[in-house]
Amino acid sequence: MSKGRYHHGDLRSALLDAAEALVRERGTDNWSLREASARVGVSPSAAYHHFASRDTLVRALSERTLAWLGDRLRQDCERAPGRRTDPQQRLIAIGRGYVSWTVEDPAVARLVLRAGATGPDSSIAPHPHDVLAAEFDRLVEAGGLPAPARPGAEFVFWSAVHGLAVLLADGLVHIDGSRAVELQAERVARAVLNGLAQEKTPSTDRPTARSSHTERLARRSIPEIDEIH
Amino acid sequence: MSKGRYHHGDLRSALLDAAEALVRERGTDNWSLREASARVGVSPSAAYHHFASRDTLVRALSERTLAWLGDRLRQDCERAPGRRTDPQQRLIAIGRGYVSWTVEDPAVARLVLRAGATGPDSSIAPHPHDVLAAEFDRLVEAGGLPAPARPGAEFVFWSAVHGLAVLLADGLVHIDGSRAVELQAERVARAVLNGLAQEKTPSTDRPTARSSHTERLARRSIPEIDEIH
DNA sequence: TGCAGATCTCAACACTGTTCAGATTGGAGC
DNA sequence: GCTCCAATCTGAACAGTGTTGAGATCTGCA
Repeated sequence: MSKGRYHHGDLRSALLDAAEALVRERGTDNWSLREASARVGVSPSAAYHHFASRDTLVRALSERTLAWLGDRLRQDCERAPGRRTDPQQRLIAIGRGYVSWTVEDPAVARLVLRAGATGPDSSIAPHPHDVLAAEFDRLVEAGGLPAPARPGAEFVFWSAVHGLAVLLADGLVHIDGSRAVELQAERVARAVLNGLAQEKTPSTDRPTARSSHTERLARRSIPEIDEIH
Repeated sequence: MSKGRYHHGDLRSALLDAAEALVRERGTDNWSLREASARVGVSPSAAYHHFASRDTLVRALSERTLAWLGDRLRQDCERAPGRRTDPQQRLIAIGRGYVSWTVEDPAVARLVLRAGATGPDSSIAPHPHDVLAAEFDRLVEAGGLPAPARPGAEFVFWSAVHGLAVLLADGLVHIDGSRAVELQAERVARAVLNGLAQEKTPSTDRPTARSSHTERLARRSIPEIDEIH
């Protein structure tokens, strides 16, 4: 911290911390760059040496949180019951963790999940989408999902879990008690996994979805610079 | 319209129209109350005789659009193939319609789906949630879903479809072409319906979800007034 | 020690949502 | 037809916002 100093030390992450706290206190949108700067004890314009705009700050916070979430989901996997033998249990644990996070920290979750496509220079690791995809590969290997159903299956699962998460975070749906939330997440996850397992659609009729994350990896060569100064 | 007049005629819905157009032109958040007022040819403060705040305007637009959506989904049902005999096709049509709407009109869809719980005095009809619930009742009647799986099944389906919708609207996932989007919506819908149909969970372990809409109906007696003037 | 270059401050810009006293109007009752 | 009231809209103002640019201050390297 070192108060009173002209140079702050690590203003960038201090601003991210302040913004994160403000989001929790005042709500997803009800805070200002100026407030965050003031809280850190710095002038508003100082922030612009670390972020090109308020929106850039939000995206940076979003990416930081997304990496944290990826890590958390991976841990949830490893703590799942029967995690060695039953890859379905691991996926259900991911679904439960994803949804639980949004009800534990709804304001931040809204911020993150609304931020849209992740920036081209973002190196989120581990990215939640990658964690999910890896678990689906594992599921196919273990025979829990027919190989023809594998392509794009992650997006079906993700849709279902993400949907419940944002319905709860946005207050469109309400469920009392964190245990009940977990049970609903499990119900959703199980329904989708069972439904995918008995899929009959010929894979030619199947559209290809791309997450903004994998898309970024695919065209890493294109340098979209938006550096500061 | 009647330009030049001091009294506008129907300023309220004119403001809603202007706001809706601005959302589409400039994006979900990138417009101001003042712009909408100016576009209608009225002073900024005039809007405050019809809406308590900018947020109230947004919610009103959201509710208007939600009612429109409910109507559209109902129509999608009636146009579904085999709509008389196969209630599953009707539900798939709802899912397709819901998702298609968000990719056709993403900025407005974001506004609506983020607006959160609908206000206490809102009379959205037909409400999308009611349309969905009715179709699930029909599905049980026709034997497409075991009765024990019925309670809360709508929320599982809604989660899945809503999830795909917002992933696309927020740009977290990308699918090329409207036909491919429809196919993905169908895949999600089918997976959930099939998964629900073979559910084995004892219904005692099932949490009860409540939409903000049904919740409002339940406690209609409590008058939360936020009138103007 | 001196001196870039990164880092931060200060003052200002245009714009925002919101309020409130007062001008303007349409319509109900005489 | 007229009067008068309530609904409607204007104009000016307030505090607060994101953002910019010129200049002060500090750090680390020569």
